[in-house]
Amino acid sequence: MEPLEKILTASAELFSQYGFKTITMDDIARRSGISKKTLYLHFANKEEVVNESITWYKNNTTNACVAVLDSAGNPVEAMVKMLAFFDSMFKRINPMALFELERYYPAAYKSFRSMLLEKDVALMEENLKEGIKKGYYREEIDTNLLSKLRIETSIMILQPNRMVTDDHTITSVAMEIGEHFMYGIMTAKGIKLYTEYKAQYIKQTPKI
DNA sequence: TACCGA
DNA sequence: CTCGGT
Repeated sequence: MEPLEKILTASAELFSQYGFKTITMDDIARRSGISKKTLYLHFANKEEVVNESITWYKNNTTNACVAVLDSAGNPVEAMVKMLAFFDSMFKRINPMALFELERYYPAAYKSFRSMLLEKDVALMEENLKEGIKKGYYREEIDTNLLSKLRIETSIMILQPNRMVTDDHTITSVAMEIGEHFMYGIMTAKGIKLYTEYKAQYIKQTPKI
């Protein structure tokens, strides 16, 4: 494994688990199995490690998303799989990490949030159109508007808001909103499929 | 690994 | 003392 790759995997793992402030350059060097000298050969400072680590994480996530979408046999299955995918992703991220990223590395935080924006609206609209064509979603829905709504709400819950509280985590709020969205667009035929896939892909955690 | 400076 | 940086 190349040193750069080692650094990025190690730092993304450490940052997501322990946050950005508590992890030191010594920690990253040690976990990467390289010297600090080599570390500074690839990065000028810690901020650069944070930024590159976020970019690397973003690319990995996008690739994983595309793989998930490709593996779905129909639009409803794709939607349920994506919900399960983001649920497991956010469960692996320490909430403090997002907080520290926003406070100490605002540029990287904005870049992380924009990950959800770029082509995801387009992918979402594609899913909605396909779902209407196959009779799973109501044909009256405005696909252009609702694809944007779906992405905007995903971003909303990452910012301070009235929904994510002590007894409602990001993942539980994301799940509830995702379900609310689905029931707003599906036909009876779609709901039948949705219920089957949900039981299959999403582990139910007890509600608080 | 040792060390400096904030 | 800790931690980014040399």
